[in-house]
Amino acid sequence: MKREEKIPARTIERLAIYRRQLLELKSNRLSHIYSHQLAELANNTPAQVRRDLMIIGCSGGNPKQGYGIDYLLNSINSILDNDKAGQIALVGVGDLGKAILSYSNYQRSTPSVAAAFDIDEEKIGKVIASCKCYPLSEMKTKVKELGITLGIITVPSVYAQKVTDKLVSAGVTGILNFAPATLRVPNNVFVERIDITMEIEKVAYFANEYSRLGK
Amino acid sequence: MKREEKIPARTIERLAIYRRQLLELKSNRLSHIYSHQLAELANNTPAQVRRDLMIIGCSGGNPKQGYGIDYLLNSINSILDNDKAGQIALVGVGDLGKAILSYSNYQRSTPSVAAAFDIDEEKIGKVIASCKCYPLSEMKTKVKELGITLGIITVPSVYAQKVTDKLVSAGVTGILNFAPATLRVPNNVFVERIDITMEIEKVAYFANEYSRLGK
DNA sequence: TATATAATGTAATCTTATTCACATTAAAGT
DNA sequence: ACTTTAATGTGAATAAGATTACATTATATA
Repeated sequence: MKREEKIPARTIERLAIYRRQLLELKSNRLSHIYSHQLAELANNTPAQVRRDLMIIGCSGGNPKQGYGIDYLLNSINSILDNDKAGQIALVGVGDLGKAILSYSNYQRSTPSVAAAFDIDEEKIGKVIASCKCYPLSEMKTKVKELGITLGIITVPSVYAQKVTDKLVSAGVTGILNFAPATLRVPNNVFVERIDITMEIEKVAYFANEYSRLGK
Repeated sequence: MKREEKIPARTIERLAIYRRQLLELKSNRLSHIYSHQLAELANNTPAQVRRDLMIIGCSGGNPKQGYGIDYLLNSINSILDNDKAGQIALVGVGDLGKAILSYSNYQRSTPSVAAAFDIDEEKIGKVIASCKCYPLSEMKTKVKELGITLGIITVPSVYAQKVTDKLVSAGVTGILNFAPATLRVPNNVFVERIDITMEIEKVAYFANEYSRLGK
């Protein structure tokens, strides 16, 4: 693939969303789409869609039919699905962990969760959404064995750093962290944090703001 | 409260994070903190912390002791905890719903989830994390009765719009949506979307990018 | 009381992200 | 073949967000 110019984070996020929408359209046998339609589906503007496509070097649209859906999918895949993307390890098989297992492994999505880990004896050996649960002690070997490069942390905050260290020393280079904790990692490791409590507080704030000032 | 200048979204997010850290510090009997320490805890920079505090009109710091923790907490509370913040309705008591119930209702947090809703007969009447589950048909009455103004959607995407419409017509003005779907709402309603699949794809992309280019 | 020190508070700058605006263009209709 | 039409593709303008840089300042120490 072309050596791109460094794609903005926001664009990457939107590409993932466009892709899902496009796959759905494709399964409905549609072949073309306009920027304003995709914008509608992704809840943004036509100009934003066109700019994102421009950024990834996608200029196969035409004024009378829009963009070919297959063409867009190929372009987006070539950006998002990097060659040697590894599998995912999920640590912490509580309610949240189970939710992620059962809905990341049923959606069409590379990468997928290849192994789950927990300390609870009860859970070890169980299979949830076709993903087996191992004890933490086996992390290093399983990560190697299954070609895992990413981790999802769904353990209570107190354990989050310990789990992070284990993942990193096993060779993981990307982490999605659901624990409300700031993780220390070497700076070749990418961490994304999802803080649900914070999101709730944010919604509370802006819901109020909207009704005060009418958006 | 002071009529603020309109606070940037990113600042609101960080305030929620600062607050959690500060509460923890307070519970450890600390009384003061420097911007660089808070930055460390929140994984950002001292300048960012000071700017955020400036934005909310917080200038009670002093060069020799930093900021009083109680003072910061009061200031942040006065921004985030708006007077008449309502309670939350959670719709969809699957794994994800249960996860949110049990960890949003054990953390100290206004607002909290006051009612859960589901279509599954099995679940109706059950109490999860001290929150009772009702049928969708009772949404309107419960929302009024319990002073609910916010909704969390954890149903499969196909039902997300239907649930949204019900919430909105019951009077909800802020929604946190976990379904990978774009919701249509009147424009006095604030919607925040958390798209876990997208986040995974993002981590995959940037983990790769980091190891290619060393951050 | 004066001095040294290390943080604060903020204006100015730089960077990233979004929107505007319009010349260009591909097909459908005349 | 020509005209019309409604999107595309993109430079330029604007807005939003983060960082820099430094004058100011509260206390500890001499």
